[in-house]
Amino acid sequence: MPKKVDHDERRRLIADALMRVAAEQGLEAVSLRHVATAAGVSAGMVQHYFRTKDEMMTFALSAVRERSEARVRTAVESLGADPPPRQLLRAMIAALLPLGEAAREEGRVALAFLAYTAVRPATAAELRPSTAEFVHFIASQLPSGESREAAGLLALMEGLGVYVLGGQYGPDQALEALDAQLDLLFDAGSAARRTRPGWEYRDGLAGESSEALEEADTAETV
Amino acid sequence: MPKKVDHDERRRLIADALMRVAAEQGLEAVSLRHVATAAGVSAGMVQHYFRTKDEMMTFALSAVRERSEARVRTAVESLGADPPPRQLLRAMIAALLPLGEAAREEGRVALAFLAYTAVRPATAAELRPSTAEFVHFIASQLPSGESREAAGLLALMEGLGVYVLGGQYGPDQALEALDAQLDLLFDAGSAARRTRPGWEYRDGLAGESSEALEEADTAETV
DNA sequence: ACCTTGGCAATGCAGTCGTATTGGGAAGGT
DNA sequence: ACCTTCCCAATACGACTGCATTGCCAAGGT
Repeated sequence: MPKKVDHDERRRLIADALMRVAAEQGLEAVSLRHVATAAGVSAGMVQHYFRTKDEMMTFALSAVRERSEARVRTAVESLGADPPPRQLLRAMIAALLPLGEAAREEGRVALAFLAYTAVRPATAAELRPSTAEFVHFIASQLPSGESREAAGLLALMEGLGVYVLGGQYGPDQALEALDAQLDLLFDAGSAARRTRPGWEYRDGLAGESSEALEEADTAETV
Repeated sequence: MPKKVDHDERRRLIADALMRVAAEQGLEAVSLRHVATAAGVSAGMVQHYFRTKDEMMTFALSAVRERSEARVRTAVESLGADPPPRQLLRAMIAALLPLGEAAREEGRVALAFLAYTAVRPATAAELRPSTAEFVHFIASQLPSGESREAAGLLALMEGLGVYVLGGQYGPDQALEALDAQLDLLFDAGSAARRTRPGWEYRDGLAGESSEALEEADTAETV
């Protein structure tokens, strides 16, 4: 064997560059040569590690998903053992929202891939089971245990992410909407708390945890 | 004046073809020549009505938005005067979900444009005020009147649309999640209804209105 | 010392892209 | 009848695309 090069490390390096290009200019701007220059390597090297562009795209797609999972995992681990369901869900969902700048970039890439897979049903089918698992898990954490509510919460997260990326919602608005939803799901019986005049929700967790998330995000970038 | 040709009609014809191409193969496959052949015209004619590709894209984007608004408008008009808020919101949101095949195609295009505008902040900024208006309107229809809940409902709709397009949720599941959310927003005080043992939600509106929407959708296609 | 093998750069190729340019034909105004 | 003005098709151009091919270099195995 001649040289020793970590194959997967190179592929991740290239996928990183791809995500940078996609985050700035969209997936349409992703070409072998663009990615190569963004990665600081030659176009031939990209071809060496990905025999076809499609192979590169598929790898990058899975890389995006792995990043999201890692993001959730670290968010959950920072909660300690056996966190209350509401805090757990909030942390997981907030970790998936594009709140910081780094998460925003990843979100743009994820959104691009969302449209990408929408016209490639075969690729989209692979992501399906993990969504179903997630819905099931969310349902297990809800007081009602209903998967309809879990599916709704997950959809709300996705929509918040989309709107934050589009600039329609600010990060704080997204967190407020999330907390309002968790209020509905966890305190539906006692409506008094939400309707008590003069009560302001933002005195609660929303503000401070927004900043905390921002910190975590930038820390990750460094 | 030589010939008489309805300028805007031609542009809509071309935009229609563009949407067909984008729905089947994504926005990346949208080129002047592809759109031209899909529209059954020459590439030169496309250039005649859109001096640049960007102009064509911008026009198509606004055409997509107009279709969505029209979809909502007809759905609302079919409700008669002064409908109950819950029915009104349900009809509007259901009209925006990609439940039928035609709406699905339009949804794919809308999703593609979502990713498209995500890397073109200037274009995205134009869509912002209408979203804010929509949130405000939704809030006015909610019992709580809270815009946080309205923003959440709108985000839930967007997320449901994305997941239906991706095949993660079926149309019926999306409607169930929507109705569950409306339950939360409109009946939060009386949790008894949702927790009464043996009660099955699907006996309600969800099933039959799914079919009704499908009919309306195919009817529009014809 | 030779030779195989993997890492990598460079080049070539056929095709497509967006756009500019050209030109002909058809329809009115004068 | 001429001429202007618009509709539209065709073509040319340079840039770029994904991919295949080629060749050099370095690092082990034998």
